[in-house]
Amino acid sequence: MTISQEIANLTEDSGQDLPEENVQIGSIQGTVVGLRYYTGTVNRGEMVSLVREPQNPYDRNAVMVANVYGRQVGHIKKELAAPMAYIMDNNLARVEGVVPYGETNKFSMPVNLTFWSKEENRDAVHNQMRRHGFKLGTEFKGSLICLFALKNAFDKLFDDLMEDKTREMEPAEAVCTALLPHQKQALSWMTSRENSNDLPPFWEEKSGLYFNVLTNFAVKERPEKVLGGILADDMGLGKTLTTIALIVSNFHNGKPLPLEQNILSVPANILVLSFPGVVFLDDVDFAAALECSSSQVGPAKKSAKKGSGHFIKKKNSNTHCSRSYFISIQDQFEQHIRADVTLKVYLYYGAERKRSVKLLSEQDVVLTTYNVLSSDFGNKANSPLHKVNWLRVVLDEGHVVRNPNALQSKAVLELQSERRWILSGTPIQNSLKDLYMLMSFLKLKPFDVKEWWSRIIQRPVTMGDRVGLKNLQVLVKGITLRRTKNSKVAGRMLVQLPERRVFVQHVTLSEEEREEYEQVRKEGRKIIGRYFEEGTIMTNYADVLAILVRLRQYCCHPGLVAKYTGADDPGTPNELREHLINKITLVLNSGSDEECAICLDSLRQPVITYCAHVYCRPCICEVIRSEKQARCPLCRAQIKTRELVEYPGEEMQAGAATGENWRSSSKVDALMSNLLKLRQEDPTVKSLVVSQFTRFMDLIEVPLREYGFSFTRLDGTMAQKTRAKAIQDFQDSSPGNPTIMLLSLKAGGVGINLTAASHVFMMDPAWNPAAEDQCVDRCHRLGQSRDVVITKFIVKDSVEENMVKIQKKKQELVEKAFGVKKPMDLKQARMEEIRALMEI
DNA sequence: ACCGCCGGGTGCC
DNA sequence: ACCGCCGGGTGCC
Repeated sequence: MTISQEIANLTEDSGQDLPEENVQIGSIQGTVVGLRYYTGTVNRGEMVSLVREPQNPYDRNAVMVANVYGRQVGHIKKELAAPMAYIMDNNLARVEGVVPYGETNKFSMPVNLTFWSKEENRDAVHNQMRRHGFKLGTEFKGSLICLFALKNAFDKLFDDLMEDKTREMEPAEAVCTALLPHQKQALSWMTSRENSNDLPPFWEEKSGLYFNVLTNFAVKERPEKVLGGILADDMGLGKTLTTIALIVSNFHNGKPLPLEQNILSVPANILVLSFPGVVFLDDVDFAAALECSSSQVGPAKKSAKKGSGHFIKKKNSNTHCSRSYFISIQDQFEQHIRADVTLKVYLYYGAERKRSVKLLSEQDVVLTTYNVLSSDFGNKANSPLHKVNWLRVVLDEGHVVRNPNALQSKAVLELQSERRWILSGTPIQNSLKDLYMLMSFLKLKPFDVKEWWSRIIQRPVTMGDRVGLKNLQVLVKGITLRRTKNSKVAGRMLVQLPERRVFVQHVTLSEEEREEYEQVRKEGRKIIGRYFEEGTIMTNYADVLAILVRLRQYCCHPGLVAKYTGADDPGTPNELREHLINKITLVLNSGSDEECAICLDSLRQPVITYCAHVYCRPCICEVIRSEKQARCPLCRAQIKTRELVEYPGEEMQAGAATGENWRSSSKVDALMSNLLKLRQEDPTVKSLVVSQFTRFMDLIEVPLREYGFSFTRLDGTMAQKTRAKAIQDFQDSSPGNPTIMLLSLKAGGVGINLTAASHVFMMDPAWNPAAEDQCVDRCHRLGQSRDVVITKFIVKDSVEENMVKIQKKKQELVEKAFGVKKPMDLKQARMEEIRALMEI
């Protein structure tokens, strides 16, 4: 995701009041009057909210002032309220207040008002104020950080929130599955979140008062505890098991579920909300998540259920997916809880569900879906789930409720519960707004109210305010536990995966290949050397890339190399267009995973400029819009929006010679001898053969067929269905199924599971080492039972060796983190890379 | 509110 | 005095 998209997502909102997309257009000091008539108080520096009160019988312009807890403090003095009412009613601006001093005054107090709006409303707001004799000031402060650092920090927000959360807790005896260390840690943390008496984040006790350090709000009464939080572990770390362990280990009054049969005098029930839309059986990741890392899913569902027995037996065609989900959750309870323990589990689902508050209250665990909940909630009077005071509500796959305006979100927010949990593998999918919904659910005051969330967290963060970011970090840290498969516990991996060994196999070109290669290299060096001399390396970047691609292709197979279409001089506009399309196609198909020099992320909607540089369309359009005389960020040539040429899409390329005149290459030979040897040693071993060049994959198919290998293929051009079929075939270990998959480096999302493979052959080095790692992760992941062997073919004395050196350098750079790159630095880095590659 | 403002009482020095 | 001034009553919107 690009930064611009990230920011767009951060600021996007569905509602009318969009403080995040607004800028501060002015400020003024006003007066709050009528303090003595209201109970609401404020502290020095406390934020207040301003609420229009059009029905006020004394003044239809009335603007009420309320503190963070929503208690009325007073009114804005009427002279000022008059223009403010107009501005607020017409949505010309949002007005926010902070009381700078005078907080103990009896009758009135000052309030600093800031006006936030879209730039286009600036004049209207200023004029309206001026008409009433007020002049808005326009001096603002703020310590901002740059977008790169913001994005970086944002990306890291949920990284490894496990420090200080390494204390382990043994589950109750009722749990019969052994918990892994990281699951015991989660259990300990969750239990302490439920039982602790700590103040919620940002609250401090000061001389008998409770003080919110962000809003400066203080109360005598201890703020309500926030019991629960967000368990945001990666898929597959056993969130479900941990939650079941929590349910029985911290059952009631901080005591575990007793072993002996008993009737609980106090209903200690739990509502687990599930995500019904998941196509459970088809979603491998989800299945893996449910599997829990320590044990397998029982193959058959036991039909005799303990407890209430109110299970829906009727098959409902439309509910298959939810049912399989429930069955698996139910299985989990059965599987992880000792058979001699009685736990009443009720499935509140289906048309025949019993809408009895009494029945529900008597259960230990009630399972339902977001749909059922919101459909009950829609018929206001008849929502039994909303009439129960739950001990605990758990939102499974909690990130699915993130639009606070959706009915199901409202239904979730209205649930009464003592403790609240959100389970999610992706806590912030795209934006901070998602997090607002979660805060709302957790009742983490004052962030459960949109205004305070926006003012204190969302807007400051999106505007790059350091303090806002810090607050967000503290907030998330306080209530979230997240580990990834790569997290370490006391220096050991969280999840012990089989080993992963990397071998580099050096390939020596045949004399003939070497000769061809050297000739191309000499030519290339000459051209690039000239560009360096002329200082035009960047204006001819696409040509340079073309030369490099040709060299890399020679390393793989001479048949890959397309006819040279390099630096010919284009004449007519049509020829120029065609020329540019050739270039962008080349850049994108080069497998170099080109970054957009503006957002520094992978190219989205790639376009090429007349000066032959490729950017994301949104990024470069933004640049053109924001500058009068727009220039290319890489070469400073003048650019125009209408001169951007789009990438025409995957084009059928001239097929490589796969027919009669097929010939092998040193690299292909090396691969084949490996594959044959493997097959001889163990015919069940499966391999991934990875390349960045789909045409190389075409070429490799020939000897695979020749030697009678059964193989399948996965590349970016394949339709979703074909891909799924390819994966399924490959993963199936029955005889006759493919043992080799030809895989294009960037094919598919991260979710693809290819654990059937235990060998990976990287046919050509990638620019981006992370891409290689991700590719390997598709088989080296949960479910892999064998050690994974990775073989990287590198042609000796070639551009490939130089690429590996650059890879290493890049890796070091990444590890230093926060390597804030600017387009110009990037350019410099690119030039150095080219020098290194061509040995100039 | 130890203010401002209102409106009634009042009226040389 | 159709004023000024005094001092009591009063007080958000």
